[in-house]
Amino acid sequence: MTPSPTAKSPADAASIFHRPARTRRVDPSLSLERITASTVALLDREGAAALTMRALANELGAHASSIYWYVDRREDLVDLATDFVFGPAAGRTPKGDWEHIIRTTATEMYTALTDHAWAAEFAGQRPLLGPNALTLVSRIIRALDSTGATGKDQAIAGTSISNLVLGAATASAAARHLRLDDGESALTQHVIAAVQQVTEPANPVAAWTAYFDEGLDMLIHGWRTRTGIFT
Amino acid sequence: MTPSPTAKSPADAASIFHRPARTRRVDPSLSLERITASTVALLDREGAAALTMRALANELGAHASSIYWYVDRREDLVDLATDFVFGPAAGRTPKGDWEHIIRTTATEMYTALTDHAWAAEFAGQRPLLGPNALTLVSRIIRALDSTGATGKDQAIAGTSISNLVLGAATASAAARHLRLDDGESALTQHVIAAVQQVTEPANPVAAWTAYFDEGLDMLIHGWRTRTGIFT
DNA sequence: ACCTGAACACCGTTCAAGT
DNA sequence: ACCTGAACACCGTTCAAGT
Repeated sequence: MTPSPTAKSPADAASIFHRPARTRRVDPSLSLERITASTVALLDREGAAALTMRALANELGAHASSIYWYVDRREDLVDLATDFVFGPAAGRTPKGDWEHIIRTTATEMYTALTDHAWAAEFAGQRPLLGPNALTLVSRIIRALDSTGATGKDQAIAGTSISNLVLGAATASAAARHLRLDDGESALTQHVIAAVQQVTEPANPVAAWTAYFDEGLDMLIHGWRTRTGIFT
Repeated sequence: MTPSPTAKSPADAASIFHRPARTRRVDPSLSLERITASTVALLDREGAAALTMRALANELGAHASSIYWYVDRREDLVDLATDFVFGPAAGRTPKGDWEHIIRTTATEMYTALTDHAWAAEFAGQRPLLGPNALTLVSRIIRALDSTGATGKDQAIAGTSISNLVLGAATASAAARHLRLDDGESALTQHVIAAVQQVTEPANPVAAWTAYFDEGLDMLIHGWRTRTGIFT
């Protein structure tokens, strides 16, 4: 295991986005792009637990060991697939005032993570550090910067918004995992009773989704109060 | 198959004094409590990936298959261990006004999840629905209820606070996973540069932790504005 | 350069059998 | 009731060998 010549610390090799790309040949049957697309397809179709090297190889019409010519480990596949789902949002460029840009971008991130629940499932194991994720995060930071807030206040808002997105998506993914979105199940009823939220809403998963916007709202309002920015 | 020294001949069964003792074990060597404690110890010591049935069995001085008499599957161990770390917080009863109760409880949940990073790692796969977790969540809901806010506003605040806790803990766990807390690594530097946060803070992981309180602050301020509650 | 096939050292889980 | 031991059907990853 020889570290790349540019690696300054052992941590550098831990992310595929920071390892040098391999040189390509003319007619390889596999490619990082094909592998990424198949990984996403497999995850979307069968969920996080179904991502095995052998299942992916089968999807690609290749042998499991062939995949290792393109990636170093299974985790790389997760990183590639996760960043892939942020692609469409990263490709768009929202116009408007800073608040609109923040709302739009945060919501797009949240939507990507809930449309592909496996991505939220992996979020505790793999940070969202792919190029598309970084594009979205820095878009939010730039919007915050345009308000004239201090660097510290920008950092506070940026991390809090990012944490809210991640937490909402994570909770939604976990709930789906237990089929908590089945409002009729005894487990769901038990949870509802336990938190004494019997009347409203009837379905906690629906609530988590519905209330993401409201949570973002509260966060932005609180930040305005804190910074005194009411543009 | 060597006969043990206590092996009985057929004649022994003729006398009650020589029949084997009652089958119910007075002192079973395993128990859910022991299994839970060992699971937590193993996870704390070696991390989420180290939790295998065989490793746990080794920790317990038993065979892996024995664990299945107490739990149905490996996921049950994760659920038990995760709820266990909420035990101390659930055992305490914070006194004070609603805001203090909410701050204390949310912070205790966040601390439990970051002190045991594996718990945050699993949060996307297993919802936090153990008795201790539900105790803490309903404590927050009750505090919100005491403000006289509508059921909907309570639900919004409750889910948003819970989402912030979960997201902050998840981001922290994922960052640790990539050793992003090594502020010197090129990966960390690259991320900092990418989000154009070069000056402050120097270390994003430290920031996530430090800014949890501030995020909670913003959320509560925003909720006050929304509901008009300024008690 | 790319890909295969076999092999290694693991997994979670089941189940007949023992006590 | 509780625990063992062996077995099954998998895993991720490595590596010599092929093209």
